[in-house]
Amino acid sequence: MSMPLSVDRDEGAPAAAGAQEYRASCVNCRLSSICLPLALEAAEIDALDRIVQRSKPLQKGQYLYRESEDFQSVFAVRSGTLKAYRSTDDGREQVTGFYFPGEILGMDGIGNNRHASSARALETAAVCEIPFASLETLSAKMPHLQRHFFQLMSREIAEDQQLITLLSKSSADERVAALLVSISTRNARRKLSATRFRLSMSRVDIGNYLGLTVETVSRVFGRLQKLGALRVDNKEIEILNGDTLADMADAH
Amino acid sequence: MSMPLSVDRDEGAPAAAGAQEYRASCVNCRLSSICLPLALEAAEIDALDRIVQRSKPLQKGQYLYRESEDFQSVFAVRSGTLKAYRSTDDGREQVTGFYFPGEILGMDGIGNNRHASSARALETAAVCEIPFASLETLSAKMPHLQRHFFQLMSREIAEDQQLITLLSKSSADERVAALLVSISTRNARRKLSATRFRLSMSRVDIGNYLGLTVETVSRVFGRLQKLGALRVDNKEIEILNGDTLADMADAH
DNA sequence: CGCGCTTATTGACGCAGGTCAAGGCCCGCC
DNA sequence: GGCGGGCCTTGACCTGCGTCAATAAGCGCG
Repeated sequence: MSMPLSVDRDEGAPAAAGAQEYRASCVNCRLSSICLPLALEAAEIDALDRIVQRSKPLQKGQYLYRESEDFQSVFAVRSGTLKAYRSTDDGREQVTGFYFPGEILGMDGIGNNRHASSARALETAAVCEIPFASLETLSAKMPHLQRHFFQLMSREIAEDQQLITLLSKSSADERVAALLVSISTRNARRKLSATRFRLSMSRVDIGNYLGLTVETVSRVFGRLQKLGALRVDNKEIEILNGDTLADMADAH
Repeated sequence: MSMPLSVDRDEGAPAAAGAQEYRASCVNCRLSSICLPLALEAAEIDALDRIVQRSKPLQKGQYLYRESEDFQSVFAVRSGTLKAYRSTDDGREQVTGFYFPGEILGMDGIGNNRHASSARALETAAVCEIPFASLETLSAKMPHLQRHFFQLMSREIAEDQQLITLLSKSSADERVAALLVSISTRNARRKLSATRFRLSMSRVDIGNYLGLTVETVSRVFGRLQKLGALRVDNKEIEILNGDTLADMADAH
């Protein structure tokens, strides 16, 4: 019997949203300050708004796009969480990222006009679809937007490099600590609690992302808890000692 | 006593280049078909040419840029090889990529206006410097260029994801095989031999890139040789059975 | 040509994390 | 509320690769 430590709710929707909430616009989206509109002026946001398509939410497990499908759009998360992953030739999967509200996914498909990974919802999730052709046209006209999109892609590269370093050089404990710190930081950015949250992904997904087995992830959670850095109750996480965790995360 | 299996030479320079060869232009660069000018029209290449800066070659070990320095430009390799790497807080390094002629590096610095990695020459190497501010301005005017640069960044993301998968899911043998296949493919793109080449990077760099120790890399080379897939003579590599190698590389 | 340094190979050994197996918990569904 | 299936945890064992160490091979330099 466990009290939830935190409650998940939709983000990015106007407070008074009803059944048609997904028709909302960037202008009154709570996430505009951390999402694509960041650094745009009112008139520019308007133009962006006109190309963004909102559709009804994805159910848990539903695909947003699949590897090697034609690439048409990138997507911004409005609520919920998604995972992106690629399948290796022998049928195994590698989770390449988790995406939270305000974050953009699908950019790996631009290079070859087909998606380099698949994306599916880890829980009910709403996304904004941004047709890439329109984004390109708009970018050519709006330097801020072009710049911002270059930056987003560049950051994705830098983040992937961090994951590469993690996978290549860190112990199981360090990897898990790093993921928790990352989630915590991203929560803070969205003005949510940095110390208490619910993991939307399974242990399998975590292990897959971090290059570990489920069993190891489970054991690490146990260890971190014994150290007093963490309180784990199934998917509910409470960070008790952020410093310890941060130290582990980037020792190496 | 070893006969070199292949000879390294400058690429990307006009055939009759002299001491001032680095003043050459994109127009008569041998690499234009695989480098930034790809997909540009003559007039556009001209415009690009005007913002590209060529300087004297880097010596082996010399830095092109350093992590956390101000970001100003991206770079195209004209000849030689470079490695990019980031240092972790505890002083260890992670090689994030090797860059061959015609390839672009430095894009990970765009996101935060400072380089996210360091880059240094593995041998004498010449690069073209492309000031990013100018590239942005030009991109807004030339849709082909904007598109191409988006694609280049996207491919860098996709390649990083491949490395992530490799590090997370593959054995030492598979990792080394994958690197050799990658180098072979990139050689072919540049119309060099896909089966015989000289590794410009040390075993340490290879191991670092692949998340392995030098000793393991050395042993893998031994194993692959015993399998008859490879002939290794120090840095000279001859691929004897590309299929075996390719199978290993993407089994998993 | 020989000296010293860096780089590569090879062997013996240990350990972090994978594998296999068993059991408990959570949650949706009838 | 009870049943079934997925998810999570825990334990015992095994193995691929890291670590340590010794030697050899390449290479710049005087």
